[in-house]
Amino acid sequence: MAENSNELMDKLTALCKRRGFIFQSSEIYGGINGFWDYGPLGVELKRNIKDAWWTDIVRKRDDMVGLDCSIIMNPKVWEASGHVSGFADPMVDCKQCKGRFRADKLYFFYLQTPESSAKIKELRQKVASSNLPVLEGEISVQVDHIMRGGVSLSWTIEADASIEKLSMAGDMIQTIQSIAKEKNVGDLKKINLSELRNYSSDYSEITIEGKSGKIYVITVMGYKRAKDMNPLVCPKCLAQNSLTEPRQFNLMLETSLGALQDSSSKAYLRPETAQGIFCNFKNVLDTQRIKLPFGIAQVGKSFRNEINPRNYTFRSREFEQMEIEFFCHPSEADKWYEYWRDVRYNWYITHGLRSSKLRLRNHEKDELAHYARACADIEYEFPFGISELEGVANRTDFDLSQHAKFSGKDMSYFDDEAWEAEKDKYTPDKFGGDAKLAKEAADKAKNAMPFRFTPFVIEPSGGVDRATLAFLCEAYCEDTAPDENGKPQARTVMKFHPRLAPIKLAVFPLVKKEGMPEIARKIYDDAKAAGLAAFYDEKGAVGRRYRRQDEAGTPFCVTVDGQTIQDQTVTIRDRDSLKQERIPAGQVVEFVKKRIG
RNA sequence: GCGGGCGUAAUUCAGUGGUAGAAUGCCAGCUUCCCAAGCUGGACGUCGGCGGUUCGAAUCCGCUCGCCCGCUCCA
Repeated sequence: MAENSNELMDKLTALCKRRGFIFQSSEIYGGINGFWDYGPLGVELKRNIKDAWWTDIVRKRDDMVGLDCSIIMNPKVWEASGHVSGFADPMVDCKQCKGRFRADKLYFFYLQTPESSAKIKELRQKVASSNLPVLEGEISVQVDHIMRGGVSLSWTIEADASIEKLSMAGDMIQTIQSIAKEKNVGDLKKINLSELRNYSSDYSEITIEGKSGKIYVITVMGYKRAKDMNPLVCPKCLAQNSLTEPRQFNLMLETSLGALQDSSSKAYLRPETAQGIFCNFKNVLDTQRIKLPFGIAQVGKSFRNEINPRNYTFRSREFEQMEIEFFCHPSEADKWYEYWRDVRYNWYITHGLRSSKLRLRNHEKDELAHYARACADIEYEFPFGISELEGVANRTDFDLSQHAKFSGKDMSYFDDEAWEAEKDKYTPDKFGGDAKLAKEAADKAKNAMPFRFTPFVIEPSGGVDRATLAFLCEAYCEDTAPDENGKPQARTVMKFHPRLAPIKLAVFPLVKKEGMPEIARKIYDDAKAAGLAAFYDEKGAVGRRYRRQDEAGTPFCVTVDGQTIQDQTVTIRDRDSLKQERIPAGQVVEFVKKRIG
């Protein structure tokens, strides 16, 4: 599987280079890590994906509008969004094994008897006095979940203040159980680690009562707490006290504005297009006569200073996003979240990603970012692994509230219609004829739910380059087609959905004589005039020309032959089935247009 | 960021100190009435880059850049 996958990626990258889909950026200078260029075929494919998205998301709907924001924004935007402070990963290195870990995803587990080390007692006291939650009760270890969450676990058993056994996450269940047996703890109840993780960023403990009545405590500590423990164990190599202090890696790409480069000139290349949308929420609302629920769509470049770009174009430092921010009433957010998740998932299937390779993964509660109430990833099974194409999140009113707070501008929405329907409840006669009282009550009601509120946001955020790569992977196909002697020969074909294919139509004269080139040329010109991406080729054997188009993923090839001269019909060949059908030359453009959607 | 592998024509690769190679592709022409491997001819390489060793480096050494794999990472 792994070997085949690599082989497939190698073949695909070679084809992309050879046929002009994707080139390495600055190739003649040795390239640059994390940046890629799209060649003539690649740019058509990518543009078709963006156009299909824009058409389906904006043009065909009446609850969506578009936007195109600047890449560089006032740096305060990124303070409000949390990217300047939060878009950074504290990393811890192990001096022993050179392993690198995210400090905020490291957890240290200690099993202790209540009378064990003073340090833990001290910590527990601190926790008690600081009102931090102390978790007690059910314990279950869901190893799959831990691994998928990318959490590194260090399982340290501390009994009588001396280390007896260490183990990694994969062995945790067995370890806990064997230790429990050894220590005569008896049957361990289940530890629910998804619950644990909510607490373990700081400190939590679970109490287990053994058969003998002896009490054992499992302590879970995040790095911040655990760093004072002795020993502190590397989760990978289990070396003691070998971890460095955390270092910050900020993923924001910086630049500077103006001639002088000092701290006041610092600016950032946006890491997502979303913030431009939030900043323009009021502008759109005030100028478009649009009402909730509605969404704003944007396609554009974003930049992240990835520590380690990998997997061809999948994780690039410069990439393009297709983002929607859909604003709705908080009470309807759940409904719209599910709606968009399904719409976006199905969009990929409609455009040719097989559902067997596409999956929708709902995030566990503990996996959610602090601002999100729900999140689902639309994932594709790439040859190098299952990875995210698009994320759909319910971001609540977090973003608008943040910008309201940081900018001092009102970001609330007033529902005129709802108020119109309700305002009769606040007429003076409802308040014993007291107009003043009625107005006060009306003003109070008006400026609160359900009439005035900060909208919730549903964000479907997709990667254009990731989608392009997925469509490329999905399209790549090796099958067999008969040669001129009817013998099956290997054929490489890119089976793009016709709507996405870079070239829609190729036109050939069967032979380069007897007036065929002229007729073919005319069909080609008509196709170009009609806006179809078409290609004309009269050189060499027709079979070779078909095969070339197969590699480019052209869905239809029209051939002018001897019969055309008699009755003005041509053959049109289907890329996937290789079947040909005769149609009048004048209907070629219409035929293709009908099939590319 | 660590470890491993690799970098020679557009692509896939051979070439282990002595004149830069093959196949495919590409171009021109011929042939060809329908699916690449028929014929003839042709173009194409600062051997990733820089430095060192050597009479001489694609080949050995150092550094560097890039790609791939594993780990790590992916608010």
